[in-house]
Amino acid sequence: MVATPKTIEPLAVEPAPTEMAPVVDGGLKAGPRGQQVVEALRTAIIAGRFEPGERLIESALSTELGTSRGPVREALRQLENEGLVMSLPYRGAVVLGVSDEEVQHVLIPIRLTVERYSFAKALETMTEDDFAEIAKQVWLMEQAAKTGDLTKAVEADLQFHDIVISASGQTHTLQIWRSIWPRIRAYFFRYGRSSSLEQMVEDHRVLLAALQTRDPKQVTPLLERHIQVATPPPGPKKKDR
Amino acid sequence: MVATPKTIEPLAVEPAPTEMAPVVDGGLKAGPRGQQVVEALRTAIIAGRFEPGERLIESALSTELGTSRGPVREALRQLENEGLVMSLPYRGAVVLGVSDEEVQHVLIPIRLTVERYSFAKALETMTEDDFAEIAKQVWLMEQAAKTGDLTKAVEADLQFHDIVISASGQTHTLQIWRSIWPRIRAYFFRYGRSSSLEQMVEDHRVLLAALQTRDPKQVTPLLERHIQVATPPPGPKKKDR
DNA sequence: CGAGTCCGGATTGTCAACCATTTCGGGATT
DNA sequence: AATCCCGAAATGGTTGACAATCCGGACTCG
Repeated sequence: MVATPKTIEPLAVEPAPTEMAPVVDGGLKAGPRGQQVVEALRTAIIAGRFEPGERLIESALSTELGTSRGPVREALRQLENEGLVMSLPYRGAVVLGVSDEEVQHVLIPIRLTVERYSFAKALETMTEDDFAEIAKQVWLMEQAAKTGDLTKAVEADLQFHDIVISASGQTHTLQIWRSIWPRIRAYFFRYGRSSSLEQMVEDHRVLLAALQTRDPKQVTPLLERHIQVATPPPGPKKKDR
Repeated sequence: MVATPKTIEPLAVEPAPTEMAPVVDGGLKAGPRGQQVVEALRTAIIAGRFEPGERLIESALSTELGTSRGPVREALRQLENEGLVMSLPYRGAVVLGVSDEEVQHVLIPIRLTVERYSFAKALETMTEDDFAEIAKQVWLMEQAAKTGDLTKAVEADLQFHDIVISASGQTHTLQIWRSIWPRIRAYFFRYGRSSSLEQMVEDHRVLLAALQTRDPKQVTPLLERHIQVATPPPGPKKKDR
């Protein structure tokens, strides 16, 4: 086993003094150190910079990221909740994989349940501002698609759904969605995408239009189709650890 | 506002030196301090010793439980993942409630998805030891029912399902189930039970028998019925915070 | 030669004390 | 009455040190 010199970016330190406080910011880069650690690790895992089964050592990560062990521990707990990592007492954390089976039989169905309910619920409460915010994400997604920037497109995808589900105002539903999504994302990043970026943009454009009609009969079928396309025929059997 | 002298038990300290190491223990009371804190708080919240909306202060809890803030912080993160608590940056953690709506439209359906898959999957892999362990839980449940000990009965209920789902060997499925269950349990503890303890015992006895046939056609319908009875007509609308 | 035992390094879990950062409520000011 | 400001309360983060545990390898003993 060769020592793999995994280098995670050491976390920006500069306070960016000329930055004004964003009122309705997209919500990036902000918050306590711990959150930044979470994002750094999540990105690294989803991008495949850690193999499933690989151990994550607190001290190593903390020195690498330039923080103390505290934030790293919290981040690992968070990632555990997002299903990207599993940790056992005194044994530490290992990166998890996702199997075809669980994606198809559990994760996707749960996503369906969550989003079907949230979208229907959100129809009653969404404001024009919400629609605007969503439109912004669709636009960002278009731009990303044009330049073939998969990461940016997926980020906009995430925001699109997050906004709607947040608008539904259902605490647990939102929390569950946020714990499900990273696994699905990791799965597709690892084992190939299903449809094209163009299709993805089109899906969301249509979905936004449907939302604006505030008619569940319009929205639900589109939503279901959109989510289900993410179910390719069972490729190579990939295991968890 | 009167200072509420909430007293959580200060966590047992004695190492119990005469205790022999259990080979196939039920797995209770063990593990790091943090886990004990989790259980103490989870029990307290589910038992209703904290009202939804109530704040949980790290320093207060740590002195009350006789540990430092570290384990308490970890415990709060864990409870957040179990949906019993929500915390915002620099604002701390507040106890969450569960609405009828989310239970019926989201939590129960997810539980159905998870357990239907797990049980079917477990049929292929369960050993005689597994069945024995389940039978033990059924027996414990019977005893608890006889003495009207609701807490013990629910604990056995939990173990029953946990064993089967563990046996299915699906990492994410198990993890999701463990994050869903506490909310459902809290909901029923707060807003009344549905069926009797006797019914509950009978359900599980029948379920065990079905499992032993290893026939999905037998198990699935029983399981679905068992889970769905947990859906009473929408009682008083209870909100989250 | 294989099984059990022991040991020490590596890593996680916990503690304590301390400071930085942020929130929030209330009072003083205008 | 609205605003600004301040300080208390709490959380977030740091450091350094230990304790508890796991794991792999060397060692012993049948």
